[in-house]
Amino acid sequence: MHFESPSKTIFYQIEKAIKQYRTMAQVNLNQLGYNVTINQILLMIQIQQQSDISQVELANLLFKDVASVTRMIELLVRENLVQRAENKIDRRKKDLKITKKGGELLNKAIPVISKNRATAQKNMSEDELQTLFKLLNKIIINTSKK
Amino acid sequence: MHFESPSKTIFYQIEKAIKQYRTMAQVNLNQLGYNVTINQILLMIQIQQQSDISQVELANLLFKDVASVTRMIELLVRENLVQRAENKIDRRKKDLKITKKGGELLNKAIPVISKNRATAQKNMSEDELQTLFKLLNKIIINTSKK
DNA sequence: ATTATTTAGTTGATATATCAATTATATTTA
DNA sequence: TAAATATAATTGATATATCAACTAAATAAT
Repeated sequence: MHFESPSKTIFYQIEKAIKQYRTMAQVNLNQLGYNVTINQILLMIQIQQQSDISQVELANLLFKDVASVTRMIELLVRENLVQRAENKIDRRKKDLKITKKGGELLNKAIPVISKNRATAQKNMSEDELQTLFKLLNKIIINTSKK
Repeated sequence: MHFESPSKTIFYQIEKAIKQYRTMAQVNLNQLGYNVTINQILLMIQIQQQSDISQVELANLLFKDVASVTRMIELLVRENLVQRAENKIDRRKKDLKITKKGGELLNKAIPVISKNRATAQKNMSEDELQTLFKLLNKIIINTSKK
């Protein structure tokens, strides 16, 4: 059976695209001078958008392990960007809340992320974006566990 | 300025596709019973294909930091899958070689990887693959540092 | 030829990824 | 209701990611 060198496959191309996007996004974020990662910002955005979200749901949304989420939140709490408290109704759960400082950071970071997206999508039509979305979806369907 | 929720963007879709592919690939690889990661296999494949490759080149190829490569190779050496020796001509460099045990592992792992790729690309035509490749390339170009 | 700069690789510190085990609580089942 | 099971989150162990500092050797500049 023929074996294509990894660097010539579509998966390599996907990795390269997302890797470069992440790097570019991080570089631009760093210019805010906040010492925060893109992933931390994305985590905070989810908390802000849905204040009653659980850490399990956060992990699924961000394609991370719950253990990673626990530790990421720990850091954000330590830096006073997120507040964590016990949920009164289900005491296994934690209530997460963006602090004032966290909110100010998000206000600055979100425009940067918007700009990053625009940069990465430059010269791509709506049609092309939709095609890309659909083709990636095929891979997602093909690789989803049944 | 309008801000799209992260999970609705093309970048989220890319992350999801590659993440699921990696997970599926790792699960299938694990069935060989070897306790080795996809990334380790990809690293070994590069070494096998180009025996005089440097660790810097490996890092670039695999989108990793040279420090990560150093430690990955350390592990592979510890498990007797890769051999590392000083390069006689340029003594800063290391000569990397797949061991007999490593070769046997690759012989088993490569068909698995081929199968993973086929699974992930199921129902995708050559045209579609090419389109996907080109669209991703736009992002790669847009996000490459000048 | 000596000095300065660049390059290849390693190491340290800290954060994140992954898996397994554990704790505490909630829910389901007998 | 008591016991069994499931769920949310944490913790431990180990590997990997990232950045900075460092060592050793090669190459370029003076």
